[in-house]
Amino acid sequence: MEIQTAQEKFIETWGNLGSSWGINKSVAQVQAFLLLAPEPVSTDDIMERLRISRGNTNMSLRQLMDFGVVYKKNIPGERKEYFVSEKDIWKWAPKIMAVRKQRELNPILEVLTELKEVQNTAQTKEGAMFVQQVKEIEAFSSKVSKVADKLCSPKSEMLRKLFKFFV
Amino acid sequence: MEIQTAQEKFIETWGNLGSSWGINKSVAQVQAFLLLAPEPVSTDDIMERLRISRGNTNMSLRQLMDFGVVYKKNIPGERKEYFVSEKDIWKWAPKIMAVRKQRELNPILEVLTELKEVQNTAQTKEGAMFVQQVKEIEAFSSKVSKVADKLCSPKSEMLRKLFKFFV
DNA sequence: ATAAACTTTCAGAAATTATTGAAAGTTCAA
DNA sequence: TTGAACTTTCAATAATTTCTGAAAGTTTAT
Repeated sequence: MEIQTAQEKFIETWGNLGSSWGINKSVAQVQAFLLLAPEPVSTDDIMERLRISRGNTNMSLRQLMDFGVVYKKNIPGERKEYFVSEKDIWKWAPKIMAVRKQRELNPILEVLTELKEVQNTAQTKEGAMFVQQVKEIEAFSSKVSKVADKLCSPKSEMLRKLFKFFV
Repeated sequence: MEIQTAQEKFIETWGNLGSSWGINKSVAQVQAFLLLAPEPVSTDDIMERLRISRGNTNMSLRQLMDFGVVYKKNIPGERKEYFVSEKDIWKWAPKIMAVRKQRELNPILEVLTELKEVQNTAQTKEGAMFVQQVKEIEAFSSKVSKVADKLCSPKSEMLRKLFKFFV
């Protein structure tokens, strides 16, 4: 297989993976392209290669910078902005997880904590089940949250330890 | 807070969590409703409570049964079908993860394995970066895959061990 | 065999999400 | 201060996903 073809297959596959786990397809594809780029890349390079608009490219790059996995890179003498991605998966994967966890799991944990205070004053079966389920789910989610924080914390060796321990 | 209100808040919150991590909102809400239900529940009960159509209800229940977290429950003397959910989060959470991992991560792993075979015959920088990145991502993903399999395998105590170990 | 009770399907409608591209904004050299 | 080069925004449009509801299918009692 040609490198060119292989790159395209990789980029497409990465886009699909993103889609099914809640990352916008273009965002995932831009990251894939940057991962494979040996040199800093401009907005126009991305537009051309992925055939997406300037707006979409800009938004995708911004999201990746928000995740902290892509940086601006100035090239001396060039007016244009260039971008590079963090290339070490041990660094970028935890960063993406950490941001998503904070954005999408933490708010739910807050609600659960609030709902845990609800009392079954009327002594109904519904009330009993509610109290039990919320307690159970809150406890479980808190543990997941704590594990995620440890695994995703910067320069933590926890991820490597996890792999050593479980594989 | 009234139990009724609290239930609604829980159901809504659960729907939102689902949405942001790739589970259809209705599916997540149906599960939430079933989790809180002390008795088996009919399609009509779900339609009424969540204000969704028969078709949507049926499809959501099917997905939950595919995940293996909801079962049909016959009530003697009743013609209608009733449904109950697995109530133990230590059982249902790993089941959902296992199915999703198989559906959405395994195919990507296959592609990565295939792309790992690509050679940098032209000796370009692009080729070198491609080979390096694919190798790195494949290795990382394989580990994630193996950890996920252990954590999600039925009646495995790995999840509890993980929590003990890391929290 | 019939019909009532119930479940499933699926084409179209609705809602949501992603994308475009042109206009507005910014920066900088001259 | 001007305008060329570049970036960002955002209203409109497109694409995708979800949802509806009526029709078709199935099961069961008589």
